[in-house]
Amino acid sequence: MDICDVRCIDEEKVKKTHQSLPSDENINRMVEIFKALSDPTRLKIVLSLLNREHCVCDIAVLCGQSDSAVSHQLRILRTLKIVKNRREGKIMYYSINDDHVVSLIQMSLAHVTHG
Amino acid sequence: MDICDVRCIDEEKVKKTHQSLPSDENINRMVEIFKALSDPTRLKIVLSLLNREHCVCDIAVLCGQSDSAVSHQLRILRTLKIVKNRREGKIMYYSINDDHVVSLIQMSLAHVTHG
DNA sequence: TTATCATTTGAACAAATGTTCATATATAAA
DNA sequence: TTTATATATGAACATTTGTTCAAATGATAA
Repeated sequence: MDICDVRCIDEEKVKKTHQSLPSDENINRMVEIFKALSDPTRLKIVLSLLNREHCVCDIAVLCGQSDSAVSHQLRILRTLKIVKNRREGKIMYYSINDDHVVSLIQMSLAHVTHG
Repeated sequence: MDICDVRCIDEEKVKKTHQSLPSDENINRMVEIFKALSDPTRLKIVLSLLNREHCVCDIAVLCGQSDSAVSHQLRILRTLKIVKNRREGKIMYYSINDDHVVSLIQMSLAHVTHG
């Protein structure tokens, strides 16, 4: 951080806070997780997979979206390793691949439901 | 949910999952929280305010953004009751207003840093 | 009052995003 | 092989989003 030629009200506080900040790399990783959950369709997909695996067209029914739209979103979630898939014949089953995301969701759910 | 005239591979599983889903209203509330944290500038703002309050221009320095850009983002965070502000003369100090968001962030931070 | 500082706001623009549609795989059954 | 089913993919489109810039507040000091 370069605060030399920049207006800065409380330089000491800024320095301390700056030291406490995660690296940009880690901030970006956090952003990716939050971004993944910040779309209604994707969040509903993850919520749907919280307890059990589902195939793509059942997820589409649960989300009220087309198979194609869901498939696009599943690819995003797959890329982020939030979900994984296994094939059984013609059917592709998706399930949660990241326990931590489950915790995040349960915490935010608790927040909006009671408190 | 209307699954009458829709293809549905495993109707029983879909029904169970459907019952376990939060209401659309609560899903949207969760989305709003995640969306708020899914932008690098906003996340950095919230991270900067995790331990202490800061004024707008110090937050701008910490985020490497213009005062104006930060002010716009602060308004979004304020509307969502994630941050609050207090005036001291010409200076406006912002701080965290939602303990639960702190928990969410700490959890995601733990996830990206170790494991 | 005037001048200056800290912040806010509105409009405009560029960039990112999600869905749709059409098409392409992949697998199974006929 | 041909046909049908389940899913995936690419391009296009509309919408949303974040930043910039200029101008407007609100507050203090001269």
